[in-house]
Amino acid sequence: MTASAAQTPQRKRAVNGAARRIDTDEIGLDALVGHAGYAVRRFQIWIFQDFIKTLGDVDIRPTQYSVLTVIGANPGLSQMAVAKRLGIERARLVHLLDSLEQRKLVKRIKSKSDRRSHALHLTAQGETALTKFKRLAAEHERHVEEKIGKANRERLLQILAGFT
Amino acid sequence: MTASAAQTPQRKRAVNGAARRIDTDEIGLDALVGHAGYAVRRFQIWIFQDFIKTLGDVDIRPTQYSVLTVIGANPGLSQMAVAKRLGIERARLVHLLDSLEQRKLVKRIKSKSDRRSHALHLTAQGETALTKFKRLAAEHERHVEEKIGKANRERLLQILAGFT
DNA sequence: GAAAGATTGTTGTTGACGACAACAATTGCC
DNA sequence: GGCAATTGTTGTCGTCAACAACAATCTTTC
Repeated sequence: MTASAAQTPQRKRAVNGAARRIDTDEIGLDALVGHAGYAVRRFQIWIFQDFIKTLGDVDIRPTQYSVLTVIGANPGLSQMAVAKRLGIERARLVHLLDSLEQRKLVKRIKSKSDRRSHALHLTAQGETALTKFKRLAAEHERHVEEKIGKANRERLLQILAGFT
Repeated sequence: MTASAAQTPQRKRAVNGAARRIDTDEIGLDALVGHAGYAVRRFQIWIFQDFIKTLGDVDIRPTQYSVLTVIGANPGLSQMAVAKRLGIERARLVHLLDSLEQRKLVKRIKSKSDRRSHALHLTAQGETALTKFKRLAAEHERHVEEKIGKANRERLLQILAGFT
């Protein structure tokens, strides 16, 4: 008796190379169903896809949105501060800001108090754009509500509040 | 008045390049706190990091674990079936299986009923290894419990059950 | 005040991953 | 028999996390 047979009732026997035709929904996930990480991962992929699609016209991805939002709410932050707050590598933020600055949504202003760092600001154009992005993001959020239910979404936010 | 100022009380004024020294926890996330996607993303990153660390000794990553688990519970599946069930690109599964087959955990057996496809099986070594992986994964799951609470983890699994 | 150490932004590399496109071999359909 | 669909494979592209190294600039220490 193999170890896995002991804890996993194998529903199919195919010791030869049979490869029965099988519906997707009759494939068991076994231990996976008890793992939060698996469900969370699948959900996160769904969310990002919907976000990207909903904000497709304005070509803004989740990470870009988070950067713009934080800068908008805290003008003058350094790149280091933004990176730390959002859990982004500062190396990665460089490229993100390059892109956003090219699109005239953000500007890096040389800090006078610390000449190593940049103070980050939205441009005027960036501020009006962000308002639109927020509107679209709210629409995306409604899609999430429709998907898992209003109450469940609230509970989810509450459960995961510690990770923000 | 700018549009964003209307809905976002800006706590700091730094129109010059000041770049005040600021604690991470006094940086506001603004609209981000209301977005499920942000919390879910941060949580998912935390989970994966813990999973990778907890299964670091055996060098198994979440995706590899999911593939092994599904094959273990459904021996004889084709690559297409596994890919579809787990939401993995079949192109990506090729590399995953190459790696797992090199490590003698999985074997591809040519199907006789459909000579295009492979029937996937765990090796004997793969089965005993998977038992160990499951033990470690369960340990990881306990870390999740400690992080968000036993009841919250249960509720989370329930809320996201539709995505598995 | 000079030397040593830390921080900030930048560049580059690596590897995991999702998405797509193209292809040969094979199967299923009409 | 011929044509469309499927399966595994190879390849490319872009996103992302994780590091490492570097120059410029603070900060600390002696």
